[in-house]
Amino acid sequence: MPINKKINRLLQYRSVLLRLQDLGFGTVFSYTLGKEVGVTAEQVRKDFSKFGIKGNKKGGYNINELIHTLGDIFHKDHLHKVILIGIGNIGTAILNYKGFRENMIEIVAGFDIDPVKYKKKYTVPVYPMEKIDEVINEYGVKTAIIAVPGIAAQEVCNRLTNAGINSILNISPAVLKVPPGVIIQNIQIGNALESLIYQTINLDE
Amino acid sequence: MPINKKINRLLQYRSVLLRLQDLGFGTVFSYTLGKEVGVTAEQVRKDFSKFGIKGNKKGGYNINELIHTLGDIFHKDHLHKVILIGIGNIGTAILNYKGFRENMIEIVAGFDIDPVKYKKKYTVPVYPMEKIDEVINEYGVKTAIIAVPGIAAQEVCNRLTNAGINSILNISPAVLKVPPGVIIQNIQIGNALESLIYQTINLDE
DNA sequence: TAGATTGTTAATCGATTAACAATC
DNA sequence: TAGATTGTTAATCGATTAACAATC
Repeated sequence: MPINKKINRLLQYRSVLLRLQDLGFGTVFSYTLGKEVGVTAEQVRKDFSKFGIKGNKKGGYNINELIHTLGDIFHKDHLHKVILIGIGNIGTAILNYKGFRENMIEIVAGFDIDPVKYKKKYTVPVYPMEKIDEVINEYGVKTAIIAVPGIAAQEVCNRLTNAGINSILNISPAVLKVPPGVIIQNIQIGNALESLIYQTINLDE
Repeated sequence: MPINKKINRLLQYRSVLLRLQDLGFGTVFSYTLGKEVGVTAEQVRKDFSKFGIKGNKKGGYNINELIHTLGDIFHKDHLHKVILIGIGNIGTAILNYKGFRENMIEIVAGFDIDPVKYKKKYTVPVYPMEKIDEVINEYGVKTAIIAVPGIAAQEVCNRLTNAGINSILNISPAVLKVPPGVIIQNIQIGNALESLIYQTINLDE
């Protein structure tokens, strides 16, 4: 149930490594990698150790190998198909985000209740809600992003889980109830901002 | 450095309590509140205990009192002023989000490099980047939201910290470096989605 | 009263950090 | 070689869970 911090760190290592690779570096030390991500070198080595990732004593880690191994762990050998419900401002931002494809994630379709959206030109087709089941079956989609207003989120969520979706990224402010077995991850900007403001006020802690 | 889970839970309790209050409930048990938020009753009581919040043996917690106490903890007696940099799709979604005002957060101004945005009618004025320092000083703003593309985020971040901002909500995909003392909270949708997909693939764990 | 619920102390669990041997 | 870095084991820390007395 607790969102796996280790997984998040590994993903961050990977994204830093891709940047370092781009810059032409061949190897990296745990210390450097940790500094980039904001964790200690021990943390980096420990994380790698858990996944059987080996470096070279004194020589650090080979960046190409490391990216390859992390790619295996995250199954970056094929595209992961995702659907997006709600093509409002946030939904559109997500549709336009280039970073997904680079990381082997593909949004295969968008859905919205507003017919205007079906005609507009997006990078992927946008359909009415009624077509959700069809698309899920056709593409074998397992993961969905909910970007509708809070008030509509639970209904959309039910529809998705009924259609066989087993993991949901919820970007609406609603707290969603899902059947057992369905994984849900919430991104609540309002909550994050309130938490940040609290920390700002109580800087001493 | 680790984002305070306890604070996040307290904020979630508060939001559930506001809903329950709206529905006309007068009291709530730790068990009920926990269920709504997805934690155990013990967790709820422990969290409350840490902040000196008292309930009634057998009678549960008085919702009005609880909301009031949580309001004190989070300083909900006055508006918290925030600025928003980047009025693209995500930025516009944030500008339009009604939930901030309800929770005593006010976005006092937006900023963008695109002059078209200055003329458009938003709920708050949108200015060129050059006006950031002026607005920060005028309103005494301490917290900023960065919603610009990843490539521009670090530069914006530097500008903000130089201008005296001490906490940043970063919604860009960039990993930002900030001077010591500045609190940064990242919301990375791409990362969250990758993490979710990993969990979906490895459902056994 | 009996049963239900709170509030707190103790036990457990997991994650992070420290220490250090291995070795390139 | 000496110094630097990895990889792992042990120690610490903090958060969660369990247990249970208090009591309404």
